[in-house]
Amino acid sequence: MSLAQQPLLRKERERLAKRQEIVNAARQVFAQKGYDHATLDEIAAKAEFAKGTLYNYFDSKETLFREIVSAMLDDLARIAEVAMEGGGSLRERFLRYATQTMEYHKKNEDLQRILARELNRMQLEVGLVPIMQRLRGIADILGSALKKEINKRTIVREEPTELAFVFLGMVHNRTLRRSFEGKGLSEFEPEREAHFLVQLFFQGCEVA
Amino acid sequence: MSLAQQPLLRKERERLAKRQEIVNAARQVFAQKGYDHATLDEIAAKAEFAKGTLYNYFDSKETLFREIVSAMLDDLARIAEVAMEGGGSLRERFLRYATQTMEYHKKNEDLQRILARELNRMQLEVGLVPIMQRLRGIADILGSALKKEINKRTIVREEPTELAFVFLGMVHNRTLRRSFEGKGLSEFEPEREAHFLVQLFFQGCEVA
Amino acid sequence: MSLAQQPLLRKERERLAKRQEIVNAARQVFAQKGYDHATLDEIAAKAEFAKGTLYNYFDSKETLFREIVSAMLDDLARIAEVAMEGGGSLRERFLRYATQTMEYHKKNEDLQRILARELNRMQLEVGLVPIMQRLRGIADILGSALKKEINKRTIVREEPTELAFVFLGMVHNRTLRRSFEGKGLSEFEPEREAHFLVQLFFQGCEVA
Amino acid sequence: MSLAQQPLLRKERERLAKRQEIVNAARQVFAQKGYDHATLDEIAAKAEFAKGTLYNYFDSKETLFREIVSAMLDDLARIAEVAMEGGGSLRERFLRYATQTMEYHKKNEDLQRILARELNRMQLEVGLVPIMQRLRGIADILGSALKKEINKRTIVREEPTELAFVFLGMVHNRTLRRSFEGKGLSEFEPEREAHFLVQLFFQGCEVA
DNA sequence: AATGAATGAGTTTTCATTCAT
DNA sequence: CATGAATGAAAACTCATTCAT
Repeated sequence: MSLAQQPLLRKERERLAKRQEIVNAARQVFAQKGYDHATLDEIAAKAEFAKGTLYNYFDSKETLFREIVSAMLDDLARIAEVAMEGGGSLRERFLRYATQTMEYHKKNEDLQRILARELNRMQLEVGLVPIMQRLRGIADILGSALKKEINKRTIVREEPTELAFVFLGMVHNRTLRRSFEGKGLSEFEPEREAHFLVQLFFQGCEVA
Repeated sequence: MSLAQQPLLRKERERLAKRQEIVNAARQVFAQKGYDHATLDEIAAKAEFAKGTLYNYFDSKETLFREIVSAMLDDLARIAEVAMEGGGSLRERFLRYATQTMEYHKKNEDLQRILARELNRMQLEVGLVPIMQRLRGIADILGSALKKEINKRTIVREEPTELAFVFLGMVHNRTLRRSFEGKGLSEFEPEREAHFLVQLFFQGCEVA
Repeated sequence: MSLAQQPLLRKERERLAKRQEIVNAARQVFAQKGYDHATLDEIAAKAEFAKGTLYNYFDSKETLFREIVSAMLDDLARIAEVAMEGGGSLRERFLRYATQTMEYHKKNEDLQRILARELNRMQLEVGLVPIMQRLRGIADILGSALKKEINKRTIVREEPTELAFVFLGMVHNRTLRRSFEGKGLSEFEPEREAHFLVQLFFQGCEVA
Repeated sequence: MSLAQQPLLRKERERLAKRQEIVNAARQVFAQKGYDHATLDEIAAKAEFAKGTLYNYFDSKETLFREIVSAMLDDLARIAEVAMEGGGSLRERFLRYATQTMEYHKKNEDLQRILARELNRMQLEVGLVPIMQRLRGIADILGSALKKEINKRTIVREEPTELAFVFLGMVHNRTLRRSFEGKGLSEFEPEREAHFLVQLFFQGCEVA
């Protein structure tokens, strides 16, 4: 790395750090107030910038919001990919997926609330793809793992993605409800919960 | 019924009919735009009344919204009660519940979208009770039916309401996703879907 | 009086009685809320008529208000006239005027507040004459009584109406302040107060 | 003063100047139309700002109004204090008070009209204290000066604040009426008027 | 880059007045 | 005459976005 590049890199790094400050502030505010009631004033105050400064980093409130949601969806897709790619039985892989997804929600309770609140805006294109389609992408990842078992006739003959959506829904519901019940997720035990859901789901799917 | 009463009754009926016009218009707009982006202008236009007229029937946008959500929650609770009270095996009763709930969502696609969108406003008190608590009430109805089986050790020992929430979530997710995928529910087959979910859920819950 | 006229007269009397009901209700509401915040809804409710019915008796809110203010100004002018026309010394006549004016305010505390509140609308023409000019008419009545004494050089050479306005102002201020201090006028003693003001005014006006 | 501070001070000064522009515009509009009929549209237009800009300086119409009334009451109280604190006989001090108060009203004709119009809103708390109580504060200042003379038995034994209110009322009435008669105060002569009122009041109060 | 003042379109709500029954 | 539903013109307030400094 040349010395001449260093200052540029530092500047670049600083810029990115500031950008991230804004994103973090926005996440909190969006999670707490929802998209519509979140104000740039509040986000700017929390990020300790002037309101106008936000526009040096983001084109609009919408852009800022999409970036946050998009990053979350990327994370969730990655979790699914990694869990499915790893070794082990199908149950083990789904257990990993469920555990890690719920851990992610526990660690990022605000993000989870954003997604829930903005089912609201589900038609909204995030990046270029509608949120729902992004979720379908995740379901597909789980689905293609299921497909092999379906073909082996060990689990019910259902369209794999549909089946995956059932599981995905169970996982998300589980944390979501806790969050909305107002108690927070501090005592939520992802691993225990994951076991329960995996057991129920796979026993339920077994061919009788 | 005396002749003298007739006009009063007619007036009363007409008033209620108009009120319902407004509610119907509002349901559509709330479902399409969400609470915050729904404007009274649009609701009034759709109901074919002047904006001010809405205020002869409802105190505020909030009131109108709450009435809609509250009525839906009443309906959903009623469906659960009736399904559980009727005779038949536990599976049969859950089948009825699932079928009828999904039929309700199919018939009232807009209402379902409102509930989903306004998980957003879940903390909001509707009537006097937070939405989440109303949902818990429904889960309790299903839960107390499950309790007996749990006691008989034929299904897994889990807290009954928690278990019921799993089922409730499966049912709602099922229609919700279809609705958000944009294809509409016209080809959705509640009975078939209900069978699938009941089978999966109960087989999943069986004590191994 | 012919028999044929009787029913008409009864109808007429009933109509006037209803009209008066409205006026009375309006007085209370205007006094309590002020012109702008008084609503026809509230007036109608207090008068136990439907809102639309008010328009069978008055052309507009404004008309109704003017009638009330105008009647009050008529009363106040009458009090001044009668007090000045009666016999006795100038002091005695002014004492009567002050006593009766303050008694009127005590009896009609709401009216007094209306006048005070709607100094606000003083430019407003009531009937055809601006309120301020009506008050000047009252001052003139007092003034022409003062004029004779001024000519006799027993009291200061000032323009009589101006001098009268000083007294008129003293009298109105006296009750007005009590009313706005929120204690009500129930313990207000017009006669005692009148003596005090008359003494101060006339001693103050004496030629040194 | 450091050079670095200069820009800050200039900004600050400009901000205050703009704020004052708004206050001045509001004073005129409130005086002309009264609180309720004054619109922010009109105030903004007169101040040559957009409507929204007002909200960068004031929280609400109410706040703006209160600031104006409160400042006026501060001024009036200050005038009373200064007049009473200065040397000279009691008459001389009251002469100063009356002259300066009437000069203030002459210079700020709009303010005086606001106070009069909004006797209307007298119950309203301005700052933290009801208007009426603020006026009583002024009367108290005059009253404590009167108290000494009352104790010396040179003027009538009346409660000093009550007596002061009589004088205060005479002074305000004097300018107020002129203003409402529509001729304006351009030819009003505070000093001459003050002499007249002081002479009348003190001669009237002398112990016979 | 950072600032924060200025903007103005958009929204809910109120209420005098009208009018069909 | 009595009713009360319908109307629509205001009006206060919010806030994303722009832009001069």
